Amino acid sequence: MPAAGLPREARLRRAGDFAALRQASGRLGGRCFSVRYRVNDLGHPRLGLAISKRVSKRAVDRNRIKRLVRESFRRARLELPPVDLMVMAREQACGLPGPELLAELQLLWKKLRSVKVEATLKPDDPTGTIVR
RNA sequence: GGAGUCGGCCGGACAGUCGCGUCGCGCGCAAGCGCAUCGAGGAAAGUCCGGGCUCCAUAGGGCAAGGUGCCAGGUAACGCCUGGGCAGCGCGAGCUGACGGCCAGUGCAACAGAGAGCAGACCGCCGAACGGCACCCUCGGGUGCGCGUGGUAAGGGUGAAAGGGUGCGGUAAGAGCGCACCGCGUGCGGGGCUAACGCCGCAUGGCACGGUAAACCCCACCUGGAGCAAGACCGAAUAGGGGAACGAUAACGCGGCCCGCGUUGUUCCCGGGUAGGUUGCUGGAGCCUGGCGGUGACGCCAGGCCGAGAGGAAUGACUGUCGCGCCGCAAGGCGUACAGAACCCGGCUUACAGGCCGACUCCGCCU
RNA sequence: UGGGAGAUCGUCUAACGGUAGGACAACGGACUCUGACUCCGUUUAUCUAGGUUCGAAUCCUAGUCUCCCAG
Repeated sequence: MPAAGLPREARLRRAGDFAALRQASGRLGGRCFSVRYRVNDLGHPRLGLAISKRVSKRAVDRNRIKRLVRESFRRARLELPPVDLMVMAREQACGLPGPELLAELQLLWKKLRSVKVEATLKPDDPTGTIVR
């Protein structure tokens, strides 16, 4: 059984990576989250989180959201295209129970996959890589 | 049985699957893999105080600025804690209190009120003293009026606050004017942890010394500044700096020209330092148990233990069983607080479902 | 994470410890055939809870919220 682990390489860890995502990337929106994505050349997806204090003032709530997103990403990781992701939470995500948030994330991963398929068909798409 | 006060403690438990971080061991050139270990709190929070630690500054002392403020003790230190005093609240157990000094100085008190600071007389009360008017008379004076100069602060009234209280005497009316008691001030002695205090005793003073210092201020004591994004080490790419050697006597600029000076070349060396990395980073004023000293905070001694260390930031997700609370006849359903470490400690403050233990107080009933 | 400021009508702002004032806005009225302008009037506030004081927007303490700085 292939372990759906979440090693450190699957995380965004540089300020530069986040800045690049802010500069040139595609975006997707949900009710509680918005995602920015950008193709990388590592062969696997990487996750970054941005949960601001606007979402909730309490650190407990913010940590809970982060952990839920990580858990969902961990499970979906092997089926995702090789992109850098930044998941940002909205204020509405604060009060919702865990299963609902997980369901919405599932939906987002699904969308991401289909968008990525389109992008591979058109290499000149602006959401594509400009690494080189 | 009911109501309440104080102190201390817990704040879900167990099992399974997947996942994450740290430490250790083994394998591997390495990337990594495998096995094991540990992995949020009583407030981790607010950042309101106090320390450790690090860097910078610094002879000593004073000033300024800020803080603290009954007394004694505890402590590394504190604005914290303990004990005591005083004041207020409560039937009580107890609780609360920035609680030094307005006889060093300066200021403030709107409105009301006669008067608000070494006070004052509006309504009153009085008619003793001086004057006035009226009457009587034995011509010395007497009586009356309350008109003027006055006396007074009992009573009324204003105000947050009006210069001891009650009673008796006293008086024209009154007043510590005198006296008794109470209160207050001062001094001495005793008590009290050499204290705060004013508990006791004695002597003495007729008696304010009004309020406000979380008003300026005075007195006593304390404080150098920044903060782990402190600080230390390693250190690319690119750009730039310093030095040496070589080469050229070349080109350009300064200069009328030569010498000279500056820039341009190659090689080598050097330090500063950005991204980034490593470290600081968790064994400590530590925890548990027992003994001893102390009213207590706390201290001393002995034995045992190691209990998070991330870095775009781990401690999560799902499932089952059992607790606990609420709803329901039942099956069952719903809920299970406040809240998440970021250098580390000591406090304070604030948030918190529910529950446990101990000590004590008041009321009712029974024996 | 650390450091530092502030909070007054719906909005922008004043106020030695002594009745919280002004402008804009809102509402009502007057003027007008109607509207605008103008004039008159009315309503509305000291972030919260304690304390000091006779008296607190002001002084003190605690809390809540907002903003700024340090990468």
